[in-house]
Amino acid sequence: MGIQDILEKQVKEAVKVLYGVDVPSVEFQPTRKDFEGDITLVIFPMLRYIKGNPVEIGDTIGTFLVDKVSEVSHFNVVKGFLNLIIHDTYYLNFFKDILGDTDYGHAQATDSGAIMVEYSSPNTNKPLHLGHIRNNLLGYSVSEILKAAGHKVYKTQIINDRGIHICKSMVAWQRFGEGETPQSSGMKGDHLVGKYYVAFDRVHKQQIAEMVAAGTDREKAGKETPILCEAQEMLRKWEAGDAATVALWKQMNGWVYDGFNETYKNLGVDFDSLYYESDTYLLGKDVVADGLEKGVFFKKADGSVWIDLTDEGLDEKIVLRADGTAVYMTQDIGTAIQRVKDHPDISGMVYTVGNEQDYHFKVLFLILKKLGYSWAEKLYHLSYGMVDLPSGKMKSREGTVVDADDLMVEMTRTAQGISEELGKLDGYSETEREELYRIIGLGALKYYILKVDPKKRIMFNPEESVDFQGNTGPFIQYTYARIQSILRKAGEMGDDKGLTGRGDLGLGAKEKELVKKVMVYPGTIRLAAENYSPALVANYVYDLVKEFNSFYQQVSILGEPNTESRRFRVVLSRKVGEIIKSAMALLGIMMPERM
RNA sequence: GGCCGCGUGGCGCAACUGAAUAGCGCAUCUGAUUACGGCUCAGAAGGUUGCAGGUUUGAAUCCUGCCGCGGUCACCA
Repeated sequence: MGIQDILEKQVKEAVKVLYGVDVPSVEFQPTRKDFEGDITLVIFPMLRYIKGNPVEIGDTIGTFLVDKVSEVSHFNVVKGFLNLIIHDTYYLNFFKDILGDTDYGHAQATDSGAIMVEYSSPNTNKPLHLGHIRNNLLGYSVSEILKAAGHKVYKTQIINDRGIHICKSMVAWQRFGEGETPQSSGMKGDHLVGKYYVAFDRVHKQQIAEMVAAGTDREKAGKETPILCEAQEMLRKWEAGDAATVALWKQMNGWVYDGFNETYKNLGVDFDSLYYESDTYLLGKDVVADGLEKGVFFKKADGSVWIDLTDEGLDEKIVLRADGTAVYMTQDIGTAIQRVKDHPDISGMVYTVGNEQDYHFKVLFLILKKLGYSWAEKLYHLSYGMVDLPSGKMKSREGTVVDADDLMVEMTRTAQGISEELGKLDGYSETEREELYRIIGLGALKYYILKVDPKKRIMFNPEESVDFQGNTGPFIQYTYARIQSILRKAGEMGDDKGLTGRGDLGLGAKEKELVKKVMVYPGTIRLAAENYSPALVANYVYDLVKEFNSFYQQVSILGEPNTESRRFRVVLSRKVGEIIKSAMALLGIMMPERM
């Protein structure tokens, strides 16, 4: 039971005994640095139930608490704030309790059902770019946070592997590829296919120009170029199951998947299961038929099926075309239901998709609710803002995208440059160094993106790239590495064995602040999970690290003459290091032993 | 135009979802360290939280109206 729970109970008791009323809730906050105290009871909300002067009420309750609650040492009242000072022994006991808990901060697994998290979900005709990186990092991190909060998680993605856009790459490769493969060209598969997608676009534009010059209307030309007709013909063949077309499609998609997998591996993300649009694009039609019968949907004169959401302040939305074919929404309805069929323990789903689809998901969730699925209440659109460049939006056609693979390499090289200046890597082999540069470079990138609230837009400047000082990944990694350095030395001194006594010594101011930060780690994870927000974890680690650096600067750890005191500081440092590593792992960021 | 999101020192971000004098980093200025890793620490300066009202004992936070930026209003995905 945390100190706040204890106090909440006691404050309610105090109010009942002293004033004869029940207060439904009690509000606490950490005491601000400018005042003495550990935790503060805010009196103001109680004035609703207790008439009187807040200062007097604070005094009365404070006296009661000191008397009744052994953890409370003394108090002071400032305006409507009752600042409570907690005994050092409470913190020391708490710290001893959690010291051996290697899983500290993680909640016990609950059986409240699994959550499926969808993220990444790329097209198979273009390599991944910076926008996907934000998506992947968010999806992966939220998955890890949900796990840490005690949920079972399935990570998945839907791969957009069919449609006219895929056929464009196929046509271009057939026409101009001359049998080029990733092996023959030495190109990553996704980049190779992307190259032909771009080639298609170029030829298409050229043909439009030719047709316009020959007198065709521009708009008409855009829809009827020979190469586009060829792609459309290929799509028809694909849908008809033409063997040669399907074989080519499989081959080229295979290249892309190999390329994607390499990127995912480098980025450090993974998936438990995959859904392919080629398998799911026909799903959902029967559900629509079903919903039509139930009266959730209605049919228009031309035979198309719609849902009327005007009562909800939204519009009418189509769910099935007049010719009976599925639209995007149809598929998403079907896919959601399919996922629950595949994983019957699912109780909720998270969709990591950019905020340009806010409306789509609002409608999707509403439809699933109206169809009566119990899990529809627990669907969440993890919506995030675009990543912009100084030059504006990323546009693949204008070649202004930041390629994911290139960016990771750049970040690694930047980290190398900085590391080499510092030169703390004696005895590291070439491969060890390379791995370290990756850890630092990717750590910088990931932290930079994840520390920002998901719904905000991010401006990414590739030139200035990412800072390595201040509130950054490498700053945290550096602190971690320094702790490890202390622990190595402490090990030689035999001081990392654990606590001996310490009970009588009390806690130094910096030690106490540090323990208090350690204390709120589990609550931070819970909050981050509730809000689907890695940023909360990032901010927490940063706070913890700053507190540690302040402690580190203020007191001597290994130089402390008193054995018990020294050991306590070593063990405290070790625990802080463990938490840094654990929390950063929730962001998908690794910690180096040295750097 | 309708709907959705965002607007916080020069720049980049926080603020436990309504509480104390709005925090932090970068940049600027000043200082600390014979010590465990100086990618550290302490301090200074910098704000009418886009504007105007309203609710409240109390508003960056909630409500209304403007202004600005972005997104979205496809039988595309």
